[in-house]
Amino acid sequence: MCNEHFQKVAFLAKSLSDENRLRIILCVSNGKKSVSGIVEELGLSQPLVSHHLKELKRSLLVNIERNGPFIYYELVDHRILDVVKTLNTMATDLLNARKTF
Amino acid sequence: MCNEHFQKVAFLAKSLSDENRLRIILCVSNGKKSVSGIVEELGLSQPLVSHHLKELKRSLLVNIERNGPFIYYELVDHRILDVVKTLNTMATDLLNARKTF
DNA sequence: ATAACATATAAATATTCATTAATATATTAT
DNA sequence: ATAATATATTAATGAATATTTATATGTTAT
Repeated sequence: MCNEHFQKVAFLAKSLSDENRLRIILCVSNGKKSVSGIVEELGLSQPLVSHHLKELKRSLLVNIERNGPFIYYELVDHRILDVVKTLNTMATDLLNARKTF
Repeated sequence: MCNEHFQKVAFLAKSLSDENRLRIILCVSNGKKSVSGIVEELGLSQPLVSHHLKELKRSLLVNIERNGPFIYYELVDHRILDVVKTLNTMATDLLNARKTF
């Protein structure tokens, strides 16, 4: 793995390093969601959701589609869900192992 | 996935969100490495490596073992390498897809 | 054109984080 | 005990980031 790879992986990992962004990723993984839909579903402020969606767009993880006044976001690459799942089980295992010893 | 899960995943992902930390993770994935060994192998400053190792210890990703004046670090859970690999291929694919269209 | 609504952006703030330089702690050998 | 080496910690600094408040932009209907 060369420098370029490390940079790209770190950048993509940064997308997963915030709780609210994770929630948004999961939220847009079940088909297109409008911004207001995400706002309502997650109970976050609209500018905050917009900000995180911009970050996810920067990392190329979401697709954007306009329909009238609504803008729909959708998860592009569902492999990110496998990553989240693996990290989740890993975190649980690591914490359990620590408590055991 | 409940709140607790999001928090844990975000925390673990944060460990992967820095280039130098990724380099250190890869470095300690091939058996125990002393701090000075890592410093030499990666060309990073000693305090910087110590700091990142502390973070990796916080996230329970590394084991510590003392042997005389040396302290050895080793990757605990190699599933993290699968995650890095997936993120790497994903990043490459996403960038390629963007250039294509 | 105006009103109403959806989304984005800007400014401001607080917090986190990576890095460096300097110093402290701990271990080994003399 | 002292010197030398390995590692950790502290303080300082600058950059990045999450969040909020306020405002702007863009779209639709009247």
